[in-house]
Amino acid sequence: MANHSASLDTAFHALADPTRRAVVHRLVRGAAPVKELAAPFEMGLPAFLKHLRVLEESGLIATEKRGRVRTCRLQPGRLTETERWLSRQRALWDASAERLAAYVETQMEEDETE
Amino acid sequence: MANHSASLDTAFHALADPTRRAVVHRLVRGAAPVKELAAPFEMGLPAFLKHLRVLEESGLIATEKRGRVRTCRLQPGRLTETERWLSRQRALWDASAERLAAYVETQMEEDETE
DNA sequence: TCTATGGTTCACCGTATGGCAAACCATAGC
DNA sequence: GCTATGGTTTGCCATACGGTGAACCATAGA
Repeated sequence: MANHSASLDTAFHALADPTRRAVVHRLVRGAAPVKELAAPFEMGLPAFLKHLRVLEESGLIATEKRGRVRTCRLQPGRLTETERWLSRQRALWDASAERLAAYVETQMEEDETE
Repeated sequence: MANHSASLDTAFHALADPTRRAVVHRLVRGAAPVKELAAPFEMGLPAFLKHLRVLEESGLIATEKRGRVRTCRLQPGRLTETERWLSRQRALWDASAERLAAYVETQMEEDETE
């Protein structure tokens, strides 16, 4: 399992901030320019641009500048990559829990035959 | 959508570190004492304990001390909570992509009738 | 060409993070 | 009781993070 993965590092880090999660949540509905994305937040543009940079460097979003407006769009690959790591852990957990349940059952049967 | 969620903040933050992800990955196979968890890593115990603290405060793991050994076990709830946020985003993305596809198709039909 | 708009850069600040070494505490086992 | 073991606390350090204000750049539109 690739626990030591730079892309997971940056993706999880990017998602650890409510502002950035909100941006992702907005972008799943489609691309948007920086100003529109920044509108709902109290902070200044420089701070907001830093968040966008973090998202872009994590590969969660891609941006393109046409004229003077920069358009941001979601890059769903990274989202599914992190989702897959999580679901894999849960799958392992479930398998392990099943093993545990099976073991407990075995023990109970042995108790019966005592 | 709860983008502004302290538990998502701390969970994602906790998972943004390869050491902590490795600990989670180990704990899906079952509970383990601190020393065993720390063994694979180069860092000293104090540093490692900080990681455990982050994991515990995020709710991803729970720990209990019996005698002089502290046992750590996974708390799968938080894992599924973060997984659910991600899958929700992807679901919205898919829906939006489908809408886009439907729209494109509509446009093509309109082109045909021109 | 002038102006407003949308972004960008820069310098700075306080706090959080991730690591260390060293000293310390508490219990298991002889 | 002594010692080894497993864990904890404390103080320190360098770097990263999230924000600010001010100055700046480049293009769209009158």
